[in-house]
Amino acid sequence: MANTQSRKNEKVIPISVIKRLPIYYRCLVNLLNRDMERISSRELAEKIGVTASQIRQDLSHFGNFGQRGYGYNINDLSNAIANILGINHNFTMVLIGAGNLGTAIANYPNFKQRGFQIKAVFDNDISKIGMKLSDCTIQHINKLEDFLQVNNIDIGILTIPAEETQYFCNIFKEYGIKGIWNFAPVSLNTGNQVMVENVHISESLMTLAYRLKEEC
Amino acid sequence: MANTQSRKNEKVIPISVIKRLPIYYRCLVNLLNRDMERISSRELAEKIGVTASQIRQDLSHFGNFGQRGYGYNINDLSNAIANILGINHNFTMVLIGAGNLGTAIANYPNFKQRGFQIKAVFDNDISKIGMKLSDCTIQHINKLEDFLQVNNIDIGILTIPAEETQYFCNIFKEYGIKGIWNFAPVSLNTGNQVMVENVHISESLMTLAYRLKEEC
DNA sequence: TAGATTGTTAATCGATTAACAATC
DNA sequence: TAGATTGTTAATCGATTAACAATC
Repeated sequence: MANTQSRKNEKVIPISVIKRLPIYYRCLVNLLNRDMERISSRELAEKIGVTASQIRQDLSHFGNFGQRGYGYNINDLSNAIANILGINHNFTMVLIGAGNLGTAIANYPNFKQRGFQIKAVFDNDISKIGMKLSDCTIQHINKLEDFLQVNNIDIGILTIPAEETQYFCNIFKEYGIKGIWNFAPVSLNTGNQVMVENVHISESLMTLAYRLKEEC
Repeated sequence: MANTQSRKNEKVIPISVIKRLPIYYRCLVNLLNRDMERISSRELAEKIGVTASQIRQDLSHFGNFGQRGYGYNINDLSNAIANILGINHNFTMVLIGAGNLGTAIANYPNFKQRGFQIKAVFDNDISKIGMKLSDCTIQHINKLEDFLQVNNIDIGILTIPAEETQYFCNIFKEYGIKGIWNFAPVSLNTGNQVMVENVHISESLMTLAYRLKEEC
């Protein structure tokens, strides 16, 4: 009973909490870049637009990172959150679809430095084969299975049309890929063996449209 | 009191409900394309991965779209949801940033046919000025204010580096733009006069990383 | 009519906020 | 020490699920 409060072991963390951690993290990194050292939950909450209570409650799921009367050391807290999230953990990825969206993702500057490495890029467009994208040479999609056979890949990124996603989803599952980062507007059926994280751009626009409808 | 149940007037609709409507809509359009006519809340729920209760509860915020003993007419319901969301309402948009992400968005096939029209594209890269993107000729960013002065624009799309977003956010506000669709990893400060819808790609990847950490 | 399925109310569950003792 | 701020518990709020009368 003594120090129960410092270990929330076993308890499943709500996904709503997890989704706020990257927001805290981004803000803390910003502050760090401006050479700030400490921040209270109240100040951080104000910057982000949540309540101080929520920040303290969220962090308490993982441990005690603050100091009463002082607040949080920004460097320590950002490192702690990075560890919780698995940033710097080194994930290997393959990208399927070297279109504009795939290119944008492959060139996103922060991913590589945070341990997300794209190991190979595939496309079905013959005219793109052999071209460079980020550090990779674009390969024909029919080389994918050979590649997965001999390389240990954690995450598959899908930036292809909706119709083709389920096919690659199945291949990913077959070769033991653990997570799919899906940009196509479909609900993938993975049988829960593979984690799917969706970025549904068009759903986001529709949500905005709803909120604007009265005014436009 | 008589027919109160058919009008949930005045009551604010939770955003969690709104965010599910595009998912229902996409599924219904798929079914429609496969020439299906009717569906029950139970069947729809199964396809999407929610409870039938939730679908009925969600829809009840907006009216009675089903028929007891029958279910929902797919065509009617998808049209109803489109109306609720404001799809086909015709929104005018400007795109700031003609990089890979901006290009991907401008070329997204479904937006135009659903009433989201990009009226102009701006970039600060001289080498891109004059090139075509979708239906637009890319203009230099210093033409933006003149353009907004004489054109009625509903939505500003930001696909530019984080540092520059607040500047354009302010310009948008000044010229009466109602909504910002922001792809940069920042929290924009709009003073709540302008609706902001964020697509935070890197936060999505971090959330996936967390869920994979134990397994990888 | 009998069976099916809605729309809605009530019950449950979970997430957020408030409050405060602990303590730096 | 006195002031500040955490970590945590309890209270509130909101969202989801279950249940069922209404009715097609």
